Amino acid sequence: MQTEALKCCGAFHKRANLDKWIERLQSIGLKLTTPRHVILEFIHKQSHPITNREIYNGISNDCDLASVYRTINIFIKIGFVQQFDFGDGIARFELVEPGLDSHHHHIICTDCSKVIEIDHCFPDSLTETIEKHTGFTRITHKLEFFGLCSNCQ
Amino acid sequence: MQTEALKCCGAFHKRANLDKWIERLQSIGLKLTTPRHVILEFIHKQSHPITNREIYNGISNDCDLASVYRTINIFIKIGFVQQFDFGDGIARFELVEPGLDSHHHHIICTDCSKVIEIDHCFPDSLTETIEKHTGFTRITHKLEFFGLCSNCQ
DNA sequence: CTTTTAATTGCAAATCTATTGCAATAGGCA
DNA sequence: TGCCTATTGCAATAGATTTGCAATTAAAAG
Repeated sequence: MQTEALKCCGAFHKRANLDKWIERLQSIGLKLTTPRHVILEFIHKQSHPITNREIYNGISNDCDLASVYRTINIFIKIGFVQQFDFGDGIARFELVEPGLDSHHHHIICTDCSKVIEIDHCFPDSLTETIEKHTGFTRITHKLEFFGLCSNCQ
Repeated sequence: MQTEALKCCGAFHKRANLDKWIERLQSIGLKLTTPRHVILEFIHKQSHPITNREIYNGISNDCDLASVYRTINIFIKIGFVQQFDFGDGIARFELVEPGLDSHHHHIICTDCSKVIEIDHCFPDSLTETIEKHTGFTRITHKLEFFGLCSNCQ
C-alpha cells in the first residue's frame, strides 16, 4: 500500500514531539508502560491512518495484539487518536495533534489502496442547513473519498 | 431505533413496486427463489438502511442468515442495493431506485440511533478540486452525519 | 532501594460479522 | 412430469475485536 502526503493548503500537520505525548499520558494518570510507549512511538511516525494489526506488526514482539487494541481504545477515549473508516471493515487510527484543527479526510485508491490526505472539506453552511432541516445538534460527519490514483488509471 | 423520513427538497424517493424488481431479477437470468422474493419484499418496505441480521429477523424462518448475506451480495452486484456504513462496523443496505438519482446520505443520532435521510450534498466543485490536487479520477465518496436528535438533546 | 498495590499485560477463549464447502433442494425449461 | 443447474440450508471457517483471569509491572510509599 503506497502512501503520500498532499501538501495543499499549507496544512501539512506538524506533530508535537513524542515526549509531549508521554507527558500528557502521565498527567492524565495513566502508567507509561512499554506497550503504550512503543505504540505511541510507532503511530507517531506514521503519516496516514494505520490498523491495529499494522501497529502490531510494526512493533513486533514488544506487545500483544490484544494490548494494541486495548491501548488504541484508551487513546481514542482520551482523545490522542482519531478513528477512520476506509470502507473495508478494518478500523484505522491516526494521532490527533492537540490544539490544531485536525479535521481532514482521505482519498483512497480503489485499486492499489494508496492514500492521500485531503484538507478540503465542504462549507459549514451545509451543516447549518442540515441542522435546520433535521433538528439535530452537535453535528459531525465522516467523509472519505475513493477513486483511481494516477498510477492505476 | 426510531426512523423518520426527511421530506426536504421534494426528493422523497418513490419506489417502483415490487413486481418491477421481480421482473428485473428474472430478466437478468436469476431464479426467483423464496429467499430472494421474501428479502426483496422486506427491504422494499424499509425507508432506511437495514442490516443483514435485521432482514433475517424480519423474515423469520423464511430463509437462512447465510442466504441473506449471499442474496444481499448479489443484489449489490446487480445494482439493486446500495451499502451504507454508519460507523459501527455493521453493513447496512437500501434498495436503489433505478433511473432516479439515488445519491443521498444520512444523519444518525449518536444517542438513540435515530436515522434521517439527507438529500443535501456538497457542490461538485469540491470533487473537482480534489481531482486536480490529487490526480485521482472517477472520484466517489462516502459521507454520513452524526449528531443529537431533537429528542436526545 | 525495597515493599506495596493497583493498573496493566499476555494468553487463551469468546464474540461478532461475514464467508464458504457441500450435500440436499427447488426453480424453470424441455 | 422430469431433468439440470442454480440456489439453499447447515455447519464449519475466517477475520476483527473483545474479554476473563492470573501473572506482571509501573509508580507511589516506606
